[in-house]
Amino acid sequence: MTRKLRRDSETPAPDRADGPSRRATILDVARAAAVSPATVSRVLTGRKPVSGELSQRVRRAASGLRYHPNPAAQVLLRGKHDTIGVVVPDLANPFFSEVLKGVTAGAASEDRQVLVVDSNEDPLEEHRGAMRLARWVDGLVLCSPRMPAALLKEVADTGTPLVVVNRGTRDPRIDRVLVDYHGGMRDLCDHLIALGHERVAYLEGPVDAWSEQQRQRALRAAGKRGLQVLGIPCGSGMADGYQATETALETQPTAVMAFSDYVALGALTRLAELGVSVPGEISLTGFDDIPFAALAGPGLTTATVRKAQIGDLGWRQLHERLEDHRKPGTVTVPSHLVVRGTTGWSRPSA
Amino acid sequence: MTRKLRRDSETPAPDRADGPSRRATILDVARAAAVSPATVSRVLTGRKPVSGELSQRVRRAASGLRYHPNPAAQVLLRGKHDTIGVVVPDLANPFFSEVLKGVTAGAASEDRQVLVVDSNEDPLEEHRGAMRLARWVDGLVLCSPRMPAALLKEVADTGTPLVVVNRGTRDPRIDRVLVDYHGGMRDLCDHLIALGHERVAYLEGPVDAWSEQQRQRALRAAGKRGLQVLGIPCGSGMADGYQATETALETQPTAVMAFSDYVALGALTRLAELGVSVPGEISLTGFDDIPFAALAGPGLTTATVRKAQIGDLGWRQLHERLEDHRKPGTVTVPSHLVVRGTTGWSRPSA
DNA sequence: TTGTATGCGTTATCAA
DNA sequence: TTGATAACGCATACAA
Repeated sequence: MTRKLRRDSETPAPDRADGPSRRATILDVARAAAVSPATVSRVLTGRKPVSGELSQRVRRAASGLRYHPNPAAQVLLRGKHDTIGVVVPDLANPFFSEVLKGVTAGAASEDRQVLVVDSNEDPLEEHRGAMRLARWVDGLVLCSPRMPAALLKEVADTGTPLVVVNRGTRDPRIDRVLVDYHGGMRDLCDHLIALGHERVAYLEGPVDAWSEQQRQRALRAAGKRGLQVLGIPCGSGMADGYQATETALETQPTAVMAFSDYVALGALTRLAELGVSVPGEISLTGFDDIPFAALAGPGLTTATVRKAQIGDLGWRQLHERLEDHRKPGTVTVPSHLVVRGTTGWSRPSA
Repeated sequence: MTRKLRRDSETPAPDRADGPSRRATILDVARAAAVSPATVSRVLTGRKPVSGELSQRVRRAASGLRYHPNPAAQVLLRGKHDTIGVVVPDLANPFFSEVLKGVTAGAASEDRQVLVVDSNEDPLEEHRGAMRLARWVDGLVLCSPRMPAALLKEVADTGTPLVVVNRGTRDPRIDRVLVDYHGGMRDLCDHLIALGHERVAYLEGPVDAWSEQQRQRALRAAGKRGLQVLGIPCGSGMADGYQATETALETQPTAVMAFSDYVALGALTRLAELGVSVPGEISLTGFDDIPFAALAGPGLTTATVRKAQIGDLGWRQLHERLEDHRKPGTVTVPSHLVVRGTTGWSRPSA
């Protein structure tokens, strides 16, 4: 026994008063235009030829019924989502929100949509979010993922094309967009060395972050050039920078280098509270050059990097991979030293 | 003549070498577990009773094949997307990225996903984005939408449940989350009045923004209390604040009030460049209390508002509406004066 | 408790 | 050029 289709119901309830009237389907349009659903589809997709006569009727009926195709049905049929996913550690961090802005701008320009997940700096949440998103999207951009390599592999194993931002990996299936943290940190260190600094405290970022490893690599290299660097466990938030600052001062440095501008701004707040003059007593550096770095009191010395470009490149790698089946590769974004007011000549207080 | 199903193909290509092996479907699992697809579905959804025996087999097969149900098929069948949409004017503006963070946090806590659109402050783009998203989501949160009422109505007409943040509307189908801009601006004005200010320039936000109208209402009221306010066309970006500042100074005010902190930080930059001392020669106020407001040089006097809470409330209204079919309503978020360093006694320079 | 069959809304294939 | 129909992958009503 065949169940009746709802639309074949004997009580059609024509134009029900105000109810949440069911969305029009292609069959409604077909009926209204007195053509077959296939013809409606052909008119609307515009791929196959249809006579002007019918085309008119269909268009009229479609707009009259406010018809728009059901994306879920299209996705099911075509296997394409027209959607990409982005996972970021913290949307409140201007670095990531600007990267995200870059991705969305690119995606929107090609009529793609963006699903976003904020992992709250939690590697497991990051992995869960990525795995869940993988079923909903054509491709995934993972920003500064902190998850272990094994979990990253698991994400890649879903078969969803993957772009990682600021994460090294040998997996040949994964595209990479990397910032030159090593070069940026080297320049910052040399800048401090030139100012006579010999002993600096470094507010460390998340240990799992690839970019953190790059920075530390540069710091070790600077050690050989005469800069003594003391690592202070910190984190990637403003609050982390705020809290780690006092510990950093206990090491009697003449300068504090922060993982990022976001962290540095937290540190700057604490330094002001403690009555430590910057750069009089202590110099301070950040990284990323977020828009507010320039405004902070003396203006933060940092390494600038084009954040929206990072997002745009992430989108482009994904797009080219999806459309042209290009092989994954790596693109590197440069960073440049920006000297502002938080760095000055070393004046050891001891 | 019936086309053969791909999975009934006579050349099954069992475990094809390395290719992008087709994702497992429920049928694959059913076959592997030697049960019917219905049973697989029952086990995985957990709604209907299944014997422990089969349940085991199914689970094993499913995880062995790394099976996850195809969301598109579920959406098509259930008519639910488990996804909501968020439209913001500018992701680079910390106010909006924090509101977005609030929404995503709420949505994630209930296993929903978030599609995000950045309209770049363009009302038409905003409308287009919302209309496109409407087909993909269960509900929509529009943050500070600037689109005309007619277009907003058009979005509501799609039938997609709608929450607007910081936008008034009489449409009874739309939920509202509103910040008390009027109260916040009143407090800021009174603060300036108490400091002896009589003539201030106001850097106006987007004319289409509801929140801008609320602010201007408060400014007019302050006019009756003796504060002369001169409107300076500006905008909602940092660059807008930067550029409008010089014009504002030409009106010889003793204080500048900005549409938002974001704008105020731009103004502060320009004031510093022009060598105008704050608050010595000019006092400055913002609105929102973004995290960087406290750090800017003297520390920005502003009205604070809980941004993540706004997002959370937006999510909750949507959620309750979707789950409990509650009627739309309005919730108002308070704002509180925060006096920092950018406001001081009026010292007319003229 | 389990299996069979059907439809969600769309597009592609085939026949006319 | 158009129309009928079969899939896409899943969850449910129904039969067993």
